[in-house]
Amino acid sequence: MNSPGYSKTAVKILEASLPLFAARGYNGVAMRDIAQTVGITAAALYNHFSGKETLYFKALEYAFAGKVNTLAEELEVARDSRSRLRRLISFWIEIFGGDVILRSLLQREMSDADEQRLRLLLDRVFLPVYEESKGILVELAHGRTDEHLLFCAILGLVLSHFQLAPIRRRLPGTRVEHEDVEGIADHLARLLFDGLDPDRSRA
Amino acid sequence: MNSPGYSKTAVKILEASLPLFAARGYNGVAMRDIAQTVGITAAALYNHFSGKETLYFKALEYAFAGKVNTLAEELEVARDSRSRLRRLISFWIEIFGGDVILRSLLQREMSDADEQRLRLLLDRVFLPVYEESKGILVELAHGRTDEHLLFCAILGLVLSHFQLAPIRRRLPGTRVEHEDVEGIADHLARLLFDGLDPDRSRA
DNA sequence: GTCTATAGCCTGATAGAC
DNA sequence: GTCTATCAGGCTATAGAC
Repeated sequence: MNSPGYSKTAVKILEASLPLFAARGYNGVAMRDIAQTVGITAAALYNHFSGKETLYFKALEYAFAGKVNTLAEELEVARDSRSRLRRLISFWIEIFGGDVILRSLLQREMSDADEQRLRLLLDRVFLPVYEESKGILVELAHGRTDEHLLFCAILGLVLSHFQLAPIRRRLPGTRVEHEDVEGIADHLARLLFDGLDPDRSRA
Repeated sequence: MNSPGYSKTAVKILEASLPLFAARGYNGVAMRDIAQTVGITAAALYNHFSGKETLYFKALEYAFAGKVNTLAEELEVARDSRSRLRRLISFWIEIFGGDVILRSLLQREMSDADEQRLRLLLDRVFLPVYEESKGILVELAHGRTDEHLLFCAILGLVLSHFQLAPIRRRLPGTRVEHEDVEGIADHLARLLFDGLDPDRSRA
């Protein structure tokens, strides 16, 4: 399912193209660049993919394949709603926090995706996770907000933490702990669950 | 201060280039495209800007100039910490929520900015706002988290709400209210201030 | 399946007339 | 300050030999 009938060279092409597209974007990468990374000429790429746009789409598909299989198991382990929230946050961090390439690709697609590529991201990642986490979201929303907005808020908090990194690291008060994914998961879970109201007792 | 000695044509060039750069990115826009929008030829652009990279930088500078002047007054009006949080969220929404161009430019810079352009964004926007809102952030953090992370979380929640819009609108449970900026500000303020803990009384 | 060669186009930038 | 004309280089993609 992951690589449906790709030849060895085709896989090498996909894997070579992904870091390039992630770092410099679609327009910033030439077919020559990809070919050079693989160790062939640009013309040879066309034996495996019909053109640049197809190659980009297949690379995106390849990158986002099979990233969502772990959520159900992760959520089963958690007992109370607080730790279920914490698991959901950890899940997003595992997908997008650790993988610079996946995160950059998503970020670029948020600006440039056409309908077809949006569908890909939705079907492969966001809709499955939405369905699997909906129960927890409803439980956490608890009638005060809706699960749709909460889903986006949680995802947004995780994504923006890494996305804002170039700015964050140049702001006063940076600490080494802010780069630790476990610490960030704790921070976000605490922030969302306990809130900021100072009239409440500290956890 | 806003346009330091730019000629009328130079301003027209800057203003014509911004929507293009925002929509298609640096590599996606040709000097000819900008010239055509202004109504001149590409060669004439070089009488006003020394090259494409300079034009892009000046356009960025022009777009982000004088966006941060309103914060101090806005925060003075608010009395309690809850409404100060709400004001801070509204401030970010005013800057980035209403202006697709500014938001797209920022989003692209988060992926592609070099050191010089990051400094521009920091000096013009993020450092001033950080300094002006630091007091409130410390008050809101209340010893449970640090103001640095809280600053990023609030900014990230606002940015990601708009940034994730193409995905959000294709997820189940979308409502028209989710496009209303006041409603979003309320939602985010409530989420951050009250938290998700179901054991607490509803506001 | 890979190569070399090249077509056909678009790109940023410059020269020089007006 | 704007124009026309043009250059030199990079781009995707194809043709055809091996």
